[in-house]
Amino acid sequence: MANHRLDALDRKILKLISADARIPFLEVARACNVSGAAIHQRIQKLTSLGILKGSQFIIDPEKVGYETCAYVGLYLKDPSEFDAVVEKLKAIPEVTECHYTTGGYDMFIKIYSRNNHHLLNIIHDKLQPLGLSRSETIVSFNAVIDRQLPIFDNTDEEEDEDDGED
Amino acid sequence: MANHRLDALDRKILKLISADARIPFLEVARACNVSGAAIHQRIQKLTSLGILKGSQFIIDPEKVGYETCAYVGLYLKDPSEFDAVVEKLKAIPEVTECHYTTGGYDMFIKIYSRNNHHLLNIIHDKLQPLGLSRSETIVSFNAVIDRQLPIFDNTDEEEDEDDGED
DNA sequence: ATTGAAAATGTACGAGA
DNA sequence: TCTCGTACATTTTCAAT
Repeated sequence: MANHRLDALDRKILKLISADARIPFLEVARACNVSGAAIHQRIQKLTSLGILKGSQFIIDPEKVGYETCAYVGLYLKDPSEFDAVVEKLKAIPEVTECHYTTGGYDMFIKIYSRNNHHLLNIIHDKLQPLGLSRSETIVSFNAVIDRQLPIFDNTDEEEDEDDGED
Repeated sequence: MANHRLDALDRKILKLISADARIPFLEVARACNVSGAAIHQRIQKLTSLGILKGSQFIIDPEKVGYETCAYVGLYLKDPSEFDAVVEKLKAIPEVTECHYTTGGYDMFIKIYSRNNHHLLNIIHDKLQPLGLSRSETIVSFNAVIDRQLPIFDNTDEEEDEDDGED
């Protein structure tokens, strides 16, 4: 249910356009030895299947004034308030991710802030009022890897690498 | 040093193209009431300044067979091996982020895996051999927010909101 | 930043395997 | 059903202003 059959052409297309959304489809076509129309239709198909969810230019957060990146694990006073808290988190633009987790935290979020001071303000002024019993902050001093999940040559059929074995 | 002055046009362009990398520049131009060439030049400028770092199509990880997302905090046996470990992490495609942190962990990484079982394999077979003394895994059951940092109307000049104050 | 024009691309349509 | 080839509208890109 989660994954669809992707053939070699699909994967090659995904690999190319996931690395550069502005690449001309005709260039993709030449790299794949098919016509431009074929690429066009494949991309439409991949989009309608929900595999492709749009595109975006990547903006360097530091260059637009966001020098601090942090992950914050949240413990809710009332975990049943989860959905309401998520809605409030959506209204905080600095929160770019929110994960529902178990084990460690009730929820786990990613925050970009201008600096450490700004981060503290966000936590105190915007996060705490949501009904936190506690929070743990992990500040990233440097993102040494930040990339997209690569497209492999086998996406759902074989698991004959050591990765998927028992 | 980290941020450059962005005027209203820059920010409007960034806002539009960060939401859709395939948007025609002429459409951006019409939305901004300037010529297409102006957009073209601005985007070149933003790219050469390093503010724009390319573009990408967004692929739904679940739809290509990656149903588990986890964050793992790593403790290195020998923290001075940091750089070498990062290089080895780069060779693990499932690792999409790596942060240098202090306080909690030596480093903090994001992993996509096919399922929980695959995640354990990655941790045991690929991460442990890097020289970990310990690791803590946070599994995300659901990413309820996942978005890009928005472009605000003031990126570096004013801090007159409550966010950046003392 | 604008204009204008040439080159390249995006997209639709019909045909064929 | 999928791909291709063509045709036309649009966009990209670059000059000079």
